[in-house]
Amino acid sequence: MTLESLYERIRDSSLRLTKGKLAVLECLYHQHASLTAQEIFDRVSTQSDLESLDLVTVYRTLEALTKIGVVEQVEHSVKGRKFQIAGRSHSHTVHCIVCGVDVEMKECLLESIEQKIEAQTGFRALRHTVNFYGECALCISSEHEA
Amino acid sequence: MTLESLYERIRDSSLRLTKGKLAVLECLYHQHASLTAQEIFDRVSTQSDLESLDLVTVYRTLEALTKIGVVEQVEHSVKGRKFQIAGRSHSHTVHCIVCGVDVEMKECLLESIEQKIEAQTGFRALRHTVNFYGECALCISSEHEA
DNA sequence: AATTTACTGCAAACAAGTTGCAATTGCAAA
DNA sequence: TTTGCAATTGCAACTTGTTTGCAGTAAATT
Repeated sequence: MTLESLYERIRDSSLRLTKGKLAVLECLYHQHASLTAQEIFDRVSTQSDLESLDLVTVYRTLEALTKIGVVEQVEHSVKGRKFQIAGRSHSHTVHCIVCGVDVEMKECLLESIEQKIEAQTGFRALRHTVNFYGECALCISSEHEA
Repeated sequence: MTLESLYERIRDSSLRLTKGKLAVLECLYHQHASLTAQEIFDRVSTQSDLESLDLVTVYRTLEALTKIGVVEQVEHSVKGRKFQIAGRSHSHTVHCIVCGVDVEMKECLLESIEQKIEAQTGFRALRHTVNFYGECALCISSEHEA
């Protein structure tokens, strides 16, 4: 999926391809993990040539892009609502409740489960957000030291 | 797991078995689904003989009970943070983004996945919160009508 | 270039959850 | 059973994340 193809989809909608949208979209595109609105705001504010972009505008942009399916939202159990480019193959992270690290898994492990759910419930177009958390290997070993 | 055994665990901790804790605990115990702090507050306010209990107290009670492992928290992608008695066998719900219904699955489908994650990452004591959402059978069929 | 309509920043409102503090109350030891 | 202390409570104020109203600005379409 190219950045250009995303611009295309915006032009095809009733939305306008403004500097703000370009900055947010580019930020998300080059970031492979998901980001909070605040994180996007921070990155755009410092790294972009754009002089300034209100946090409110970031929220409204993300909402608009979500509505046309270019962006999707996931809930992180600790960091709250996060945003990412929609439809990219995704994996999941495991969060350490001791040190706070997020460890990425190689692949999404839930697709087979979604198929089960569709079969059992008649739901369609299933999506999911998952949070795994526990104690990471490092924290476990340093517990033994102490 | 009896309500009495939960009282026991509170007495064994440094916590006190106050009217507030009793009301919150009883509310969660008899409710098999998870509840938001506000929902617990509402139920306790109307259904309990307790004259009043501040919402802040509900939050603090839930925090304390979570700390000793009697209560656990899950994130609902739409309804936010929810609380439930910890350690009960749990299942998951699927949320319809059209009509808002939550359909309960018969069992938790993620235990095998947690084992995979532990093997791959060295994490221990894994827990998870999951949100599945899509369009329920009813909403799909009414779309065809319209 | 003119027109239309989306977009923007700003200030203010809002909701969920947290904190400080003084008053209260379990509960355990005397 | 009374006493003392730490846990608990209610209240008000605060923080953080997010939304809304509004008036001015700027894309896209003609």
